[in-house]
Amino acid sequence: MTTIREVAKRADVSAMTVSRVLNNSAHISRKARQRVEAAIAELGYVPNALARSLRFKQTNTLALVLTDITNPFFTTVARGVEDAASDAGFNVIFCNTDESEGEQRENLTALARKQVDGVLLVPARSTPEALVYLQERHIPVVILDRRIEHCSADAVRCDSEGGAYRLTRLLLDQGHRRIAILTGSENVSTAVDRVTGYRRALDEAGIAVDQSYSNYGEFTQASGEVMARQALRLSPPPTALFAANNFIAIGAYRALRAGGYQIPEQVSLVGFDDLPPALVMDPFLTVAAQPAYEMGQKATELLLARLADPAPAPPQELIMPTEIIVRQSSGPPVGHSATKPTIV
Amino acid sequence: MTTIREVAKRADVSAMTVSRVLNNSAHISRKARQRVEAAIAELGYVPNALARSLRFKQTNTLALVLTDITNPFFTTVARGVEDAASDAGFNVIFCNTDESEGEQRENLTALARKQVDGVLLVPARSTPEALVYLQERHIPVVILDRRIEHCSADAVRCDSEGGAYRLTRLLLDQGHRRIAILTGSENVSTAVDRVTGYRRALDEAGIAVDQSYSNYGEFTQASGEVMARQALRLSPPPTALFAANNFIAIGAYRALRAGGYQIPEQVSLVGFDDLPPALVMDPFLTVAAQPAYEMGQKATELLLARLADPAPAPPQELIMPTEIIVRQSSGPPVGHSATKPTIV
DNA sequence: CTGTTAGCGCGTTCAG
DNA sequence: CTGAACGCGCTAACAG
Repeated sequence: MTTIREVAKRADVSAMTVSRVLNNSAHISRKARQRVEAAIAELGYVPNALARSLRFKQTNTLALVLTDITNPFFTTVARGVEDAASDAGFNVIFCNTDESEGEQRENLTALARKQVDGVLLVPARSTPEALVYLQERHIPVVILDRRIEHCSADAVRCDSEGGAYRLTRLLLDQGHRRIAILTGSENVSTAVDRVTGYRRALDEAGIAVDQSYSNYGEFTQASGEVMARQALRLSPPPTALFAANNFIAIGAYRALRAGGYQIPEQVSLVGFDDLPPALVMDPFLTVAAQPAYEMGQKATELLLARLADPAPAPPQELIMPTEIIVRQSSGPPVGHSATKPTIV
Repeated sequence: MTTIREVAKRADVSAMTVSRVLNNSAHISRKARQRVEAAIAELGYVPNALARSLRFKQTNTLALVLTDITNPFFTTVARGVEDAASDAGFNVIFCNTDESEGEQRENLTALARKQVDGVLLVPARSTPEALVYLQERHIPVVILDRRIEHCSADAVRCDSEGGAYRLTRLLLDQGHRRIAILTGSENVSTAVDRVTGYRRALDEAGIAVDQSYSNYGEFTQASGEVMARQALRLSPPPTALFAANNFIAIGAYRALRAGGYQIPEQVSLVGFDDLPPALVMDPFLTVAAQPAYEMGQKATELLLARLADPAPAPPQELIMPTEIIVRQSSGPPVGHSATKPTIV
């Protein structure tokens, strides 16, 4: 490893002069500058950001802690984060927690040690420990995608409740009366909020909420399959399934196909989270789509703004709208013709 | 920020004692250890990894430089990388280059400054500059997915040529004689290698290679659409399209559907790269699938092994096999019944 | 078992 | 315009 002093020796100046050349600070004589630049090139010198960070207490590194980068929603969020960070000269460390509080904790301590300037956190749980941990250590954080209970922090997420409400409303307007929801863990705010929105729509429509139509599981394809099968065994069976995330939707779709159900003729299927257009051959699923890329981008911009101006300011919550995209997987139930749909 | 010295003061010992407690080095008296641990807990002390890294010249951080995390192939690779790194106590910084040499260079210099311990590189081009840059600075690197010309380095990739050969062979065995390939940029080794394999299969079958059946473009959905349209306008038109990556396959599929072609009755479509099962509702596309997760994992293990034992050793190339998965998108061309397929 | 000294690479402060 | 000294937080080496 070549250090600033070696460059200095080679250019026959002091280390300080080299430093000044590197940072364009103060005035340097033409000759000195040229010699320094030559030495840097010859030695392939690269300044050590560790030493720099140690002095300035700034690493120009952010962290993105999410549950699973493999979920295309988070992949897209990640891309938004990386682009925004990159534009500002920051790098991003990313960590998967797989919804595990243990992994989340391990990741956060490692990140704290590494002195990341800020954290974008998709909390594994809606409990506040993770957030508290970061706040106690004065590490700026933006909560992404999910809510945390009883606490205030900068946050960027979608209106899960509203999106679920509108999606349910769409089904109701098409004539469905028995709608089952397949959602994630009760510990995850998006899973819960989507049920809340779904129930509000049912309430408004004067439909008694049947608890057995609310299925809690995991945000995975396998869980979606299981929950769909369970829901279809109920009597009377639902005429529509509401999958609370993309993986669940795909699992439910598989279960429906395996069970020989026609979609949407026999059972309608709607989902939360769209799949990116580049990834899907036939857009088919009716969904509430979240602006994943923008969420990552905005969250990062918010975080960077906090770093730039650490003056205490009230926490900011950015709640982004979902977009209802109607496709072929939903339609009126057997024997019903759709009522005029509400604008969604 | 609380430092080791503050902990020391509070525990009424020296900084060194605190350090020893933290690292379980040497023997510490019960009392001292307890006081130190109490002080650490009270202060919420977190050791500064920057300072540690500055001394040890090791950051426990790797970098993953790829073209686009949004491509599910790379997403899966990334997950494999992160899992393997995480198991070994490493974090990973990820960077997108979008196939741009400029972005790639910027990323690499930033990473060099940050003293990452190693880099997993999906080179934007098959030219060696990026690799040379890293090697000159003695930064261990594993080349992922793509080849770089005229140089030797640790590498993990798939047998693109062989996979393409077998996929083409499959089409030939089904009776196709006019097969067009839609591939990426000529600067990208995987794009080229897949054409090579395709041509080898044609050669072996005694079919004259028609240059106009080889289309170079980009590894994007849009480019796939354009190339498919072009290919279908040829006369005589191909009876099968070979998409050299997943995005191209989806673009080609769209073009075929838009053009009213039946798949596979009128035109067969095969692709390179499978989509992860959790992301696809109806697996339909016949593909050469690469073990993306394992590639990321193995590459990371190889990199970590180099870090653990820096003794110079001959570069190691891990060429992983592709798996041909036959689905409904391919079949014999009109008027042909398939010949007995070769084992693939 | 514990403390002191010194230095990792860099940049600010203060003299030349 | 340039250089010397100091310290960011941590720990190896060497006392005690």
